[in-house]
Amino acid sequence: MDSKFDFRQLESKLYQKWEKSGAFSPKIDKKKKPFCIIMPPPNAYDKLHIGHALFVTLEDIMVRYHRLLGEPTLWLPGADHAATASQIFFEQKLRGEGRSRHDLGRDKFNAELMTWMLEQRETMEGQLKVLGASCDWTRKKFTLDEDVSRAVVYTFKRMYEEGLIYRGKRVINWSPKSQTGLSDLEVIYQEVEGELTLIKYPLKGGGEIVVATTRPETMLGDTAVAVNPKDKRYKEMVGKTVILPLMNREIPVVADDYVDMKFGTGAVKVTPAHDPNDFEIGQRHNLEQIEVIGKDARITEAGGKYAGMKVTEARESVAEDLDKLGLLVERKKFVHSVPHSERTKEPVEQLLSEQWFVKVGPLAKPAIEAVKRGKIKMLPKRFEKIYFNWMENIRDWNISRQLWWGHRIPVYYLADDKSKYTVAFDAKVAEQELGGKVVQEEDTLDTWFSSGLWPFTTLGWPEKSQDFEYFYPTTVMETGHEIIFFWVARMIMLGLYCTGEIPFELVYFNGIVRDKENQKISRSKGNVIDPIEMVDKYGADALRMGLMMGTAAGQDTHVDEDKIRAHRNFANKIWNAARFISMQDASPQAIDKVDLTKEDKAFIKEFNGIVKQVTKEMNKYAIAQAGDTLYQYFWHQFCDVVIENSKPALYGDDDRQKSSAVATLNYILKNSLVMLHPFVPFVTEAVWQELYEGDLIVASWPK
RNA sequence: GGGCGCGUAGCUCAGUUGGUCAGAGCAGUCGGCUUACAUCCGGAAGGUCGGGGGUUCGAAUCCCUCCGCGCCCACCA
Repeated sequence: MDSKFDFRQLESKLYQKWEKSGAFSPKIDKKKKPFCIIMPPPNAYDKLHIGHALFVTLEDIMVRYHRLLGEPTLWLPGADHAATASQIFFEQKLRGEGRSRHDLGRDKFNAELMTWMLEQRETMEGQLKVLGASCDWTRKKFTLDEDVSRAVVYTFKRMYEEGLIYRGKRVINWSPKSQTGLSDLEVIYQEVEGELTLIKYPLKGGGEIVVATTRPETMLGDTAVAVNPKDKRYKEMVGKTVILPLMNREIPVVADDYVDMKFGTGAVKVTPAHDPNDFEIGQRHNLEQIEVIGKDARITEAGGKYAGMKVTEARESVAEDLDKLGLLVERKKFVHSVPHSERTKEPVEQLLSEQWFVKVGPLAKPAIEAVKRGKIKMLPKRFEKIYFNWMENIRDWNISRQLWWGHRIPVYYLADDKSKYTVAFDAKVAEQELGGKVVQEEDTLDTWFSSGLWPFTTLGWPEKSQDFEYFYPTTVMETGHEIIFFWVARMIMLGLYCTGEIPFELVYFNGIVRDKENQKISRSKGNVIDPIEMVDKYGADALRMGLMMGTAAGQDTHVDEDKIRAHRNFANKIWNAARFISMQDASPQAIDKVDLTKEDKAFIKEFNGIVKQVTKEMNKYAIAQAGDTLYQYFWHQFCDVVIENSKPALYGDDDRQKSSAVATLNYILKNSLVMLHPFVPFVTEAVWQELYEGDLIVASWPK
């Protein structure tokens, strides 16, 4: 053995050996309870970043631990088609080549994107291997695989038939830049210094009513003014008619509880086509919906002389015109929060659109119950509160995306009469059902719809496959807390709905990886640490330890190169301890076959205590704690004390002492390697191959 | 507006149900190329555990309050 652990030479060889040996693929044994993690699929086209490296490390530790316990262990890897991000990215790529998706058309665009994405996926998968991920590549899945897509259609169809999916015209969030609707979760609110404009609306027959708005241009689409029914100031005006300035439209004054008497003037202009709350007021009072803002964020024909203006231009123009008419009471600075697209960062428009929705209420109830009754646990527990808070106030979920890339909504319309439609697996079936030529819905599904089915579509559901029967419900879902609503909540709802069972027993939330200065790692900040570069420099074991140490479920964590380097030293320490022990000529015997010295007995007793402690910590998913226990013990007790203490015996002539020492050192080393293996799989396996029989990856956890 | 979390050595953080809990890594300091490892070994230094109050025989650990940070959800014109 060399005096240094040569990770560059050994890591990739060991990985290949593991993969070839079949150690990653579990054998189904009905007598044993399996352990299963479905990997949160990284974007197929994305290079792995440091956050991926953290989750891979944590999951791999869990998986290797359970494999060593002898449980049939499945870690199923996957790749995500990441609808919105991919389409935006690929369109940009095309633009760079002087092309656009419209040149290609839908089918060709998707075909090219698919080819490119499958290529990229190999890079991503190669990086998972570099990190040591012991996942079962024979079972890998892609979110656009044919069987997965079929399961998506199957689910959509069933939900539609049971009234859980409906089509409706609602005010939705619209991203003008990417030309698609967004779910509420894809919208972030940003504080913006704007203006609050007070406008006089003249009453027919004399008088006036003053309304306040941050968006004067939407008045073009006003179809009412609303006041609170309890508001004495306006009691007389309810039921009267207002002349909408600039448009000269007669609109009613209605009374509605939604209006807050204490805010502004207590009177609200109502624009049912461009505000979700106004939409609901409109429903209650039967108001007309006039769409004055188009999908291009410009004023429509319905906006009269303002047609064609950008909303921002119209805002000024309307205010000016009102001022000329003497109807502008005041414009004052006003800080308010404005909805923006999370992805493109531009302000979103709220406008009326026909979309497909999931009726979430009936799905949420059992999903709340499952967590309340402890069938699904979350780590840390505080996320259960966050989950309840959201689930109890959940609103219907817009699942239509106006994108080409993704699962196309399986709805077919009769070409001659689009009011007739059906949900079907393909056009032929739909044609038979509707008795005529059909066209498919243009929209695709929100990525999170298919992602919500991931824990079981990956296992072959809805077919009654062996994997599904055996591994489902899965054991652990390990993911980031930032997607608890996007993903975790949806998997629980859809899992219970589709399979009648929980999708997983435990949700383990990892934290966000930050840099030394506690900043989020992001490309724009230029503080990215490339995990693959770190592996190159210090080895995968060092990166894994550096990332994992000091983390706790739900807690953000820090990385810096120093920390990684420190653990490269640890990997080397393991290597050298083993090297020292391998240099002793006596052939090791089992500890129960040797007359142990009193001291060695004490060392073994102490070590058995460590085994108990680490096992307990691992079972609690206190992973970093277990890692720390092992680190401290191995370095500062085993190396600094036990080994040092053995030297006089090893170099002396007393055979009894010598064999006692050799047996003790080997016993502790061997079992330490097993326990350390989930954390630092490469160096431990490399050592094992030097000293012992078989493969460490399938050894047995000490008792 | 509602909810959640954090504040422990210079830095990054561990401290599970209150009693070897005052710790680790890195940085730093002093001394060592000792035949497993200088990617190492040994020694010393370093914190009134954010402030204040309370419960207790005893609190970094439980309760209250204040200060300072951060996150999530909803969105009020």
